[in-house]
Amino acid sequence: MSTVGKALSLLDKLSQLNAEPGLTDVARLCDLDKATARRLLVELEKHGFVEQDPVTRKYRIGSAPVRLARIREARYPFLRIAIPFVKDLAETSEETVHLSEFVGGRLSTIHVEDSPRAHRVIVEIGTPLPFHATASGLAFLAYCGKEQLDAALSRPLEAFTDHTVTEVSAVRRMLAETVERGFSISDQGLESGVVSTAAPIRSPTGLPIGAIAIAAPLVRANATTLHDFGAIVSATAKRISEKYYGSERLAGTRTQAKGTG
Amino acid sequence: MSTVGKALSLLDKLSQLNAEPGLTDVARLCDLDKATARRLLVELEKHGFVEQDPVTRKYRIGSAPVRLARIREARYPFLRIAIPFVKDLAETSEETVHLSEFVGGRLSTIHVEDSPRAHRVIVEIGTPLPFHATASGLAFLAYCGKEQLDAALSRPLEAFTDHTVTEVSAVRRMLAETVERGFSISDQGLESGVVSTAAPIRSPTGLPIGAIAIAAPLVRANATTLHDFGAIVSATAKRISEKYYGSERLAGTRTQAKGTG
DNA sequence: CGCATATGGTTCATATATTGAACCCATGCT
DNA sequence: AGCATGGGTTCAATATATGAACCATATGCG
Repeated sequence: MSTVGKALSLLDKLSQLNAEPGLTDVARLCDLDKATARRLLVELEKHGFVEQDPVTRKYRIGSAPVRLARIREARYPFLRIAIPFVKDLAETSEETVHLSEFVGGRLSTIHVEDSPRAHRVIVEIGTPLPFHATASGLAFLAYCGKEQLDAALSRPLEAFTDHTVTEVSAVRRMLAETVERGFSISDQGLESGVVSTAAPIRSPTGLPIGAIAIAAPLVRANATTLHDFGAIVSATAKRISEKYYGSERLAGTRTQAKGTG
Repeated sequence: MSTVGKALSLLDKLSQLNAEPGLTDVARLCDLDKATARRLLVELEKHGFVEQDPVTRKYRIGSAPVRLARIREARYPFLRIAIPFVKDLAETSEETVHLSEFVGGRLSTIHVEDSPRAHRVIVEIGTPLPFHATASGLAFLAYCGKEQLDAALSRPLEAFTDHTVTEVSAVRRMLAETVERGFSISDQGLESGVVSTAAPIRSPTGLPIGAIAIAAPLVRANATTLHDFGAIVSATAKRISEKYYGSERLAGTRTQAKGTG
């Protein structure tokens, strides 16, 4: 793998941790030599992509991505456009709603609106969503290109619960159903006691760029409500896509506007 | 320079452009061979850090930083904490207020709240702030370590306007004044007709991590208002710092909480 | 139309940056 | 003291990155 690939994977790994790792941890997790890990970390730190805690010497994500993200969002305001819809959906469904985006070959949660109820599903920002075991993943796969699909189904499908569907043929059947219905269903595929419905957010080319999902505790998810959820999640996904791609893009010919500080 | 350094610099360059560059542009801007630029771009794209427009073949910042930024902000919510203060300041001052962060050796604008007035200063997110020519930069330099200071003053100081102070000794005097006052002033250092005051946002170690600044049109900035602005910007900076560093940090020992999709 | 120019993209021998085993140095534990 | 663990460094060996030259396509122009 190229060196920058290693560096970016390191960053990715770092983002998936819920505790700050030390040098040795990083090296182990990324399967790198300590010296290599260090050089990458130092280089990433130089540019603000990682930060080393001066006292604990642990490493964490730096603030450079925040800067880049703001620029990206200023030009391609996916979150800004999508979040109001996610909020609406959370209010009307009274369940946890989350938004994911396909980035670097994986589907990751980028926003969550919690259910107002006490008994609710918790999703954390940054959570990677396995394709075969989540409604979001299925919604994505159902509409993505052959290449992505094969990549997702070629490696062994992990069983996260007793209900996880791990047979490729069964997953393919679920994808066909998803296309038919317009939304996907995951019955406790990732977490026991949690049922979700999701729909893909698609670009004008038809290819999905992410998904929006409603996750409800099993006890509140009978067939009727599930299909109601499916219908609104699918409608919402469509509206997000329309607004995002319909919105006038500032890109290209913008006039220079310098400020001062 | 290391390969990852080049890749990250490329990303940085990309973030500073206001139009999407093609392969040749990227190579030229980053002073790289076309082949090298391409390999870096491909690698960055693989990980979602850049995106290539499928029709124009131009390159732009991808969505990976958005994901990382969300994670970073969930743990170290600098923007979430600071933005309300910035808004307040913009309302009370009735001038444009902007927030910058020191990242990768540069001070960059990460948030802006516009003045409600018709005649106002425009600052764009992502704008890099030259240290010697902006109030934010001076505020930062006045409190940063010797190393950073020397780095900033060692290279030739560009004159952006007729008023830009480009003599190192004069800049040092301004820094001394800044420390004395508790806030910095830039009189048309970057843009003619614009005067700014700024104060550093400092970590508990005393070192600045960024700055907050008020930028006003010259006509509205007499000595009195300027000093009033300086006082409130300095007080605000202090409060942001207290809230940011005082706020309980979730980092370290968080319990795993998986969701579903 | 045909030529010239520009841009996106690729190849492969060469040069250079990356690698990792072994190392040092603290700190903390027994 | 002795040992273990973790952060960080060194330098010869080697894998990786580089760039001049290349191809292909597209756009402009007389």
